[in-house]
This record gives sequence, C-alpha cells and structure tokens, in this order.
Amino acid sequence: MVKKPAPDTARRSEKSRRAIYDAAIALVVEVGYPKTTIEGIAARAGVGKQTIYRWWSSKAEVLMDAFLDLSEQAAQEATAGGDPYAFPDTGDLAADLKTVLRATVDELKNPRFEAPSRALAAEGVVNEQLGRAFLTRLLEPSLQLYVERLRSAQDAGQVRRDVDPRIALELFVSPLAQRWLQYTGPISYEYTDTLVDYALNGIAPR
Amino acid sequence: MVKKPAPDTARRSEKSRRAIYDAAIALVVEVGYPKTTIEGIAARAGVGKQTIYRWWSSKAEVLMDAFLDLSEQAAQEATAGGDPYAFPDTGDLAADLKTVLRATVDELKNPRFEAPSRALAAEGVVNEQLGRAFLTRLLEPSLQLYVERLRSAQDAGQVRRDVDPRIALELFVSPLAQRWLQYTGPISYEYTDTLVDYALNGIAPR
Amino acid sequence: MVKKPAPDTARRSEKSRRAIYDAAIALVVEVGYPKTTIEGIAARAGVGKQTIYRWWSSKAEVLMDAFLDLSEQAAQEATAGGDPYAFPDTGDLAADLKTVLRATVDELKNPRFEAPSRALAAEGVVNEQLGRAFLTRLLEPSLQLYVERLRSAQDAGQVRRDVDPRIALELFVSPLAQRWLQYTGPISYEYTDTLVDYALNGIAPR
Amino acid sequence: MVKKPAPDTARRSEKSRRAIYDAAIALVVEVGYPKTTIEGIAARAGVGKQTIYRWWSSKAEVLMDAFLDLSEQAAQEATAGGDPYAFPDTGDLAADLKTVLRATVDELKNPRFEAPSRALAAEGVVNEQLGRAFLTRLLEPSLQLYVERLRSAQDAGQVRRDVDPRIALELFVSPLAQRWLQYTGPISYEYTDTLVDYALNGIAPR
DNA sequence: TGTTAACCGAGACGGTACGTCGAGTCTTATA
DNA sequence: TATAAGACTCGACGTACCGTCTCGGTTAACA
Repeated sequence: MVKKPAPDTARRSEKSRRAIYDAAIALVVEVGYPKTTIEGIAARAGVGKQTIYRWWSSKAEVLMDAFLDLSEQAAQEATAGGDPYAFPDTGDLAADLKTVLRATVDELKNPRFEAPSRALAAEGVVNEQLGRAFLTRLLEPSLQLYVERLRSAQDAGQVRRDVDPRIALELFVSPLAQRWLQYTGPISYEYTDTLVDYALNGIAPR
Repeated sequence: MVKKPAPDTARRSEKSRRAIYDAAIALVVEVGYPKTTIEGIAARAGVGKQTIYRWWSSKAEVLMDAFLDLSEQAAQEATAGGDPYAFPDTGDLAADLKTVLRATVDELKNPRFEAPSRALAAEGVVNEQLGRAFLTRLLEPSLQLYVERLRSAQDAGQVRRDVDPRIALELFVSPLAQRWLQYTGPISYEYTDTLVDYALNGIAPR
Repeated sequence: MVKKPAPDTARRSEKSRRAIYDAAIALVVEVGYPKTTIEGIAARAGVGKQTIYRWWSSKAEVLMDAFLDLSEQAAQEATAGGDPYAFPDTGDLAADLKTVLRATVDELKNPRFEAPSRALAAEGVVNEQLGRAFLTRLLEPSLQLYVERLRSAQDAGQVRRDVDPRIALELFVSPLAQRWLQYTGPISYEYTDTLVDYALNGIAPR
Repeated sequence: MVKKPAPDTARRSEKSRRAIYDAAIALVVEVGYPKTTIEGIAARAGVGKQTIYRWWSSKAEVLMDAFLDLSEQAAQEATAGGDPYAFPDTGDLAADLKTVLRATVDELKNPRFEAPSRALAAEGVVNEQLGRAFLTRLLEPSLQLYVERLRSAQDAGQVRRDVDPRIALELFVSPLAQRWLQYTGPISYEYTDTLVDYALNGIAPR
C-alpha cells in the first residue's frame, strides 16, 4: 500500500490557514455552500489549491474547521475573560432555560453564523462521519451544559430523580432545532418560552 | 420577455417517468445522493438527459417526486384499501402516541427509505425552497394527524385546553427527528416510549 | 474491460475543428511548442477542453493534424489548380535538384511553417509513434518525388543503374535536414547547390 | 539590478552531483524524458530540489551534463589509455570512413546512450540554445575529426582540393543522422558502407 | 578551534496545467 | 412534437510538478 507521508504540522503556514478560514466563511455567506468551491476558496485566500488539499480532504472539513475557529473567536469576544461555557444557575430552572434558549434563538438568526452552520448541518445529515464530527465538536459541548444544569436541578428537587437529563434536554432543544433545520415553524422567544413551560410541566392536566 | 413554452404534459411519456423515478431511487440507495448525477439517472433509466431537464429543474426535484411516488406506493401497499392517513385513537393517548412513534422508528430504519429521505432532508436544510416543499408534501400531512389526535385528547380532557397542539407534538416528534438527523443519540422503542412519558407528564415533580 | 465508445464522427463540429487547428498553429508560432497547452488551445479556440480530448489524445496529435491541414491549404493555394506534388523534370537533373532544394530552403525559413514543423520533428525524435506518423504523412510523399525523379534520371543515363534512389536522395536531403534540425551549419542556396554538385559527382577526383 | 550571488563551486558536494547524474540518466532510460521530472531526479538522488536548481536551470541542462559525464566515462573505458578522439588513418579513406561509421551505428543502437541522446537531440531541435550547446559539446568534436581526416585525404590526393571538408562530411554523417532522428530508414553496416561509396564516387556515371 | 557562512536534505508554499467528470444547452434522427 | 442519443461549452475536480522559499543540520574556510 502506498501511503502518503503526513505533512509536517510544524512547518505549516499560519497565515495561509487564517486566510483559508476567512475565505471559506466569506464565500459560504456570500454565495452559499454549494457554490463555494475549493478553487474559489484557494483563489480568494491567495493560496495554492494544494495547500488546502494538503491539510483537509474535503470542502466540508475545511468549513468545519473554519466554523469552529469562528465559534471560538466569537466565544472569546463574547465572554471577554468570563467562562465561555457557562450556563446560568440562578436556582430558577425555568428562567435559566428560557434565558439560554433565547440566546440560542439570537444565534440562529445571526446571518454570519447561519449560513455556515446550516451548510455543516446539512452535510452532516448525509455524511455520517461529518455529522458525528459536527456533533462532537459543536453540539455536544453545549448539550453537556444542559445535562449539568438539569442534574443540579435534580439535586434541588426541581426535576424528578428518575428523569434522564440527556433525554430531557431534548424536549427543549430538539423542537427548536427542527424548526430551524426543517422550517417546521417560526422561531421566537415566545416559542421557546412555551417549550420550557410545556416540557417542565407536561401537557397533561395535573 | 421570451418564455420557454411549457412542455405538453399530455404527450408525456409515462414509461420514461417511471424509469426515471426508479433509477433515481436506486442510485441514491446504491451510491448515495452526492454521487447520484442527472447523467447517471438518465443512463440508468435509458432516457435522454433532455427528458429529465424538460420536466424537472434539479436533481433534488427529481428525487423529491421520485420519493413521493415511492411513499404513495408504499402507503397503498401497507394499508391495502384502508386509510393510509390514519392515526389510532383507542382513547389511551399515551398508548396511541407510542404506537405511532414506534412505527416511525421502523420507518426511519428502513434502508429503502432512509437514503432518499436523508438526502432530501439534507438538501432542504440548505435550500429553503426545497425544504419548504419537503415540509409541505411529506412532513406536514403526518404532523397534521398528531394535531388532530391531540385535539381529540383535549376534548377527552386528557390534555390541557390551553396547550397548543402544533407545539405540543414537537415534544414527541422533534427529539426523534434530531436523533435521526444529527446522530445525537440512538433510536429505539424504549427511547420513544420515554419521550411520550416525559412530554405528557413533564419532568418536574407533581 | 471498460472501453469508451468511439465518438460519432458524423456529428462532429466542423467549426470547432477549424478553430482548434487555427488556435494550435497560432499558439505554437507565438509562444512556442512547450508553452502551448491544451487549455490554451481550447481557450483561444473558444472550445471546451473536452472537445479536444474527445478527438485527439495529445497535444502532439492535435498539432500534427493542424499542421497537415495547414500544409494542404498552402499546397492548394500555391499550385492553384496545378499538381501540388510535382517535381520539375527539365532533363537537367542537377538543375532540377537545385530548384527543388532551393524551394525547400525557402520553406524551412518561412516562420509560419518553421515553428510547428520543428515542434513536430522534435516530438517525433523522442516519440517513435509520432515520429513515424510524421514521416508517413509529411516526409515520405516528398521523398517519393525524389525517388521518381532519380529513376527518370537513371532511364536517361544520368545516374548509374546500380544506385538505389532511396539512398541517393539522402545525399541531398539529409545534410539540409540535419543543418535545420541540429544547427550544424547555415542554410543557403549556395549550400544546397554545393550539395548537389558533390553528391552527383562524388568528392573523389575523377 | 539585484543579481543572485553565484554559488561557491568549491563547496559543492561531489556526491550530490554524481547522484544527480546517475538518477537523471536512469530515469530517462526507465521512464523516458518527458516523464523525467526535476522532483523525480531529486527524490531518486536523495537530494533537495534546491540543490538541482542551484547548479542548473532546467531539466535539459541537467541531462546534458549527465550525458556528457556519461560519454566521458564511456570514452575512457573504451580507449583505456589510448586517445579517445582518434580517427583511423590507414591511408585507405573509404575503409577508414566505413570503420568509423560502423562504430557510430553500434553506438546509436546502444540503449544506454540512445534514450538520453535522443532526448537531448529532440530538445535541441526546439530549443536553439540547447541545440547549439549539444552541437558544440557533443557533435562538433566528432565532426572535427572527419574534417581532419578529409584534409589528410586531400593532401594524399584522394579527395579533390576544391571540396569543402565541412560540407563533404555531411554526405556520410547526415543521412545516418536523419535515419536515426526521423526513422527515414533502417540503420545497418551495409547502409553506411553504401553511403561511403556513393559519396566518394558520386552517383553520376564516370 | 571556535565561528560563521555556504551548502545541503527536506518539504511547504503559490501557481499552472493536466486529464476527467458532470452540468445544462443544443442538434439530429426516429417514432 | 416528445424522445434517445450524444456533441457542445463551461467550470470544478483532485493530482503532478514547477520554481521559490524557509527550516534545521552539517561542513569547510577563516578568525
């Protein structure tokens, strides 16, 4: 078997990587994912195509890294010294969940994030390997925060002990996700607030 | 403005349409959506490329129609004279929901359906026009059945009157959808049963 | 074995072929053979690359056909109704040979012909298949005229009967060819006249 | 004008040069000239690309030097102390010419020499600068020996005084060269012997 | 006898062209 | 006039090399 020797990471050009990330995001925002091409990214970044192929094996991978990079930047800016992976814990579970979901709504409507993350999500639906990477690197960390907050609520007696937090969180998160992914309905603060109410108390009469 | 005259539907070759649908589905199942090409479909169907372009304007549209056709066939076979769009109403809401969700689990795992519907879902994420068509023609009819069943449950006093059924159904359906679309967790009868329990009763202690 | 179906010659675009020939010759003249690329030819001809690859399998083949076409055009123009493959036969062998060789000198110095024919000759040196095609299609017809003229001279008693005309003609033609191909000396009427004198009479004293 | 400082010949690595020559010749023999690349030579020689670019400015130049080196080696081995640049002078001009031409025939058929020298000759046809270098460094020395031998024959009265030896030698050498370069005919002892007879005595009856 | 400047192997870089694939358009002949 | 067939222009693919440019690591001349 002929195996290509792995490129030498130490000698990698930081400048080129940055330029590639920026070009990839910009193109996805401007012309959309399907019309974004490796050649286009290379040209816009002022980089040889081979430099892209040396470090990534597909357009989707490039965009994944570019988007991750973007998220990290944004997270750092946003929290400016604070903990980017924080989930409010005021003791009022409903209020905390509503706060976080409202923030998510804002994020989903931010055009700078929407185009690339839609593209990645779509690609992930059809390409399991990428889908799992998307999950692990982008979704899971956030979901984990829900799990922790729900555990804390269980300790405080606000959530039943026999409830699996990993499943419970989907009652809040998945409906929003589906509306975003499949246009099954409009997205608003009111909507997410309602979700929290329904999910916490159930829809059956008490 | 010079507009291309619409082709004459009356003279359309039924044989070609069938062949195109079959080829499209077969190719998506065999080689995956991205490697399915218009040329490939035409060749496999024994059809000129122009015949495809005359009636559809993109690969996604062809697949959409092909999949719809497939779904209708399957529905007819399955119900053999009965109503394909039926939702059980035994009076036991929880049981009925669990039944329907278990059937959905089976469907999602059927390889003949999985490949094309994943492909369409993915395309829809990134292409709003197609996404809305997917919703209208495939998703909405099913969701409507949930709405009706929930209304009936409200009439029976099993669901609170102030609950919006269109939102409530998402508590059952969306988590399953997200697990399927984004690999956020395994899909099983146990899981969907749990969803029904959580959603009906809420997760907060009573 | 997967064999590509041969393209249908009947449906070939004459316009494209012409444009390709013209572009190929022009580029070789303007930028030289090594800098002439298939892409360049296609772009200049306003033709898709695939159209070139469909009908030829290498740059050299394209140029060969283009040059042949050019030669035929030129021959027709030059003789305007007369026989393009004529060799003078005035009865004076030396004079006739000098006439033809002087014409060859002119041709070798014509820049429109020089660049492409040099390129083909060079390619032929290193690529036997092409070299033999070059010989058969371009060189041999001309050489055959020498053979005939020498035979006629033998009949007239001006050349020894035991001389092989196919070899004898090389005494006139090859030195000129070598000077042209390998820069072994300047090319002039005086030079070719001298060649004829030496070759006809030998260099040993009588 | 900023001129790159010439590299310091004294510090040049002899080992690298040898390795480059060997690799170049081997590759041309094995895969042919067009598929021989600078990168390939460097890799095979275990040498950095820059080391090649430092000392040569093109593939052709490398091969030229490599071939020259090879020729010198071969010449030394062949003559083992004798004069490599000797031309027999037995007093019988025809016999001497036949001897030398037969040796040339052998050389042209030696596969170790054929590939590289064909490649250089071909390159020289299309690249005048290289062609002239090829002439000066490889061809001319040999041709000069013919000139000297013919002068000696003139002194001995075996060749007419008014004959220009520089032209006369082409009667022997060029036909063979053209057959080799352009496949205009087979190469054999019989053929070269015939050439000598024709050229010395002419083809017209005495 | 260190110092230092050059060469050296290695290989990443911005590029150009390759030869292939498929998109969508157009033409031709067949039914 | 719809069709099967397939040639056409166009654009992107992923690969191979080009020639340039660092990057340590020798290595040979000089301080």
